[in-house]
Amino acid sequence: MAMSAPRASVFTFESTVHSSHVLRCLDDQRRRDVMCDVTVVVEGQSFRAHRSVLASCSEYFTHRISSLTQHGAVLTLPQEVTAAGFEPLLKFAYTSKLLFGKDNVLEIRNSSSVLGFRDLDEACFEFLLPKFFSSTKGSALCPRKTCCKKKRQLSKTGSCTDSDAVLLEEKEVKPVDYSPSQQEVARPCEKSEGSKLGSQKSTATLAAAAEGANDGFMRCPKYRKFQLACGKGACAAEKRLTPAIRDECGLSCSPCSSSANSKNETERTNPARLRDNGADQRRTTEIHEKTIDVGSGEAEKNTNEREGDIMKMEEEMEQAARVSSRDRSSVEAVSVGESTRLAERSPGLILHHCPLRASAEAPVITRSQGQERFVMDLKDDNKTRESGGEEPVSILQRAEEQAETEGERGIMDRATLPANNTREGSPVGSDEGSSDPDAGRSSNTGSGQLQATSENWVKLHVNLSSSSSDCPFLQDLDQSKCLWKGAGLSECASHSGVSSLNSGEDGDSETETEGDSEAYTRERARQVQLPFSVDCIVNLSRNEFQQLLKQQVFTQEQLEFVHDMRRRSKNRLAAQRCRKRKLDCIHNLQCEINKLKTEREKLMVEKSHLSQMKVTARHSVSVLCHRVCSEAHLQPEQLQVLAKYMPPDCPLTSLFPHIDALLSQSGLPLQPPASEEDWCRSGRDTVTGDGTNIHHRH
DNA sequence: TGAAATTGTCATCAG
DNA sequence: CTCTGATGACAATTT
Repeated sequence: MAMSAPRASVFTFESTVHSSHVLRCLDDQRRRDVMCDVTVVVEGQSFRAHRSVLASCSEYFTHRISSLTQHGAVLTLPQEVTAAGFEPLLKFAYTSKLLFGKDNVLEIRNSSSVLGFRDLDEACFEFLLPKFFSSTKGSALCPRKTCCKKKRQLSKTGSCTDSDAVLLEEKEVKPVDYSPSQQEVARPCEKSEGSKLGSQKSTATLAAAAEGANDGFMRCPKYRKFQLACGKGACAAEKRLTPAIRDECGLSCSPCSSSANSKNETERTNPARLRDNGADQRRTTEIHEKTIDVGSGEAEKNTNEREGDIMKMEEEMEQAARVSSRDRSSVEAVSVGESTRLAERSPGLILHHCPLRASAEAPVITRSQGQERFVMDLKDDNKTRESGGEEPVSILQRAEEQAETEGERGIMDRATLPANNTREGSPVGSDEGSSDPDAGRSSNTGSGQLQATSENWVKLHVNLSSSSSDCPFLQDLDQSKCLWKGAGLSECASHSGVSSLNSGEDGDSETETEGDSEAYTRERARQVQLPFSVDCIVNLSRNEFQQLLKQQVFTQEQLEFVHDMRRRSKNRLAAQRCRKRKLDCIHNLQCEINKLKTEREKLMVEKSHLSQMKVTARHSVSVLCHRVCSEAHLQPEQLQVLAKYMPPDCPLTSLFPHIDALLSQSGLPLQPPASEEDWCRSGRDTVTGDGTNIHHRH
């Protein structure tokens, strides 16, 4: 076994935590006022920060700060920016997290628009605000959807009032003019959607403002596929959301609904995965409580509302438990502790639903230090895992775990992708678009991940199987009744884009955007109800896959589908790798070209320098020759020899214009000047000590 | 509206 | 012979 010749390889290590670590450090520095080099004054209130951070997040700061030179500069923000609006933005700049409540979201949004906070306007507010506020209108309302509406040029002044109407009007504050792009801040266009109810219903409810928005939405060239699919009866919202949303809309979010309905703020649900098919199911709701002034008038004003929200939240949680208990074998009743209530009462909640290890204890509510972080562990039974042990299960589990890992990574990746990556996500979710309630979807298990891929900021992962009626983010899902009945499809099917292939109709796909083969695949996928997900199939090794095939009884159709799907999935990944390699290769070649160009520049400079020296040297030689010729009274023979060693660019004739005549009188021919090469060689000879010629001349 | 970019799929080849 | 990965080519879609 001959070893191949050693090759120099270049490896790249990319840390996934580095950036967050850096950001955390910066935030820490900011809070300790370490290395802060700018003071931002808002409404008389001062905020210390780092210029680079601010400039990295905001167009406004980019332009303002670039003109600041002195250290410790003070920046006074325009009056449109309020302290209440700016502070969360500042924190967002340092943490990537925006905490807001219904009472201050518009202020924040205003400030964000004025300051040109990247990623927020379009990514967050346009997506979130309509949902956020529409939820207060009652869950019966068809949720509205936002869409890029750059074409709309609405008036942009003042701050929005806290009313839905205003929201719908989408008043926008034009960023201070420094960035043309920002002046075209995309604004949400309201797209009513409610599954099959379609736009009619919503438009009726939402009034003219929404209608205009609808137009904008439908005109939006982007995500046309989604829109088309919407027309087929699916909720457009999901269309726009990432696959993850659509993929798992079978669930709903309970707690988040209450948080949204109440003055609570954002919800963010971590990707939690609920396993079907006996896989263990874990649910956790983390509630980040924000310190609030409950005694404020605002708080009191909303007391009733919150109470209702809390009640609803509890109901929904219990419902979630019930749902999951239906799905799985047994689930303990979920009780919400008083501390949780406290947390829930707080406005500005951030709800995380994240997977937790299944716990045997009753729901646990923990409180972590510092951040008033409540964790409710909604325990699910873990029967299957405990009883698991059969080979097929282990294979599937392994595959699903892998799929989960990759799926989650993929989800996160997608979440950070720019809007143009909807396509990648599209396969995942998909289905909501379908008006066909039978469009097979797994997941009464209720694992849901709501994501706004197109808005790379918003990442909502919902994993509770409760009603989503009050969740501003999941209303659409709920209303579209995206209860995937994917006959026994395992949950991991809902974790990756690929999985959607066998989950029936893909949201995207229904838009007929895919080719016939894809339609065929979908059709097949619906027909072929596999007991496991596509991810499982794709992620299994060859042996495991074959083992699985042996252990399970498949129809011919299923077998064909499985093989076909595995082949295409793998090929798709291979194509992606291949393209990436190509790009890397191109990049490397470009680097190489740049390197060579630099090298060439260096050589050119050196050449120029040498040429200069050469000219100088020749000049010196010519001067010397001239002196010798004029003072030594050389004989014609000597002149002839000398001519031979004169440089080509300085022939002897240039020193002795009459040398021709002189030599011809002596009957001697004029030796032509040596070629440059010869001359150089002769020069070297001379230098090396061959001075005979010189002596001879003398 | 057309060009460019992106992505999935198929066919083919090599290991 | 089968499976898998790589890759060119093509088509559909998005930007």
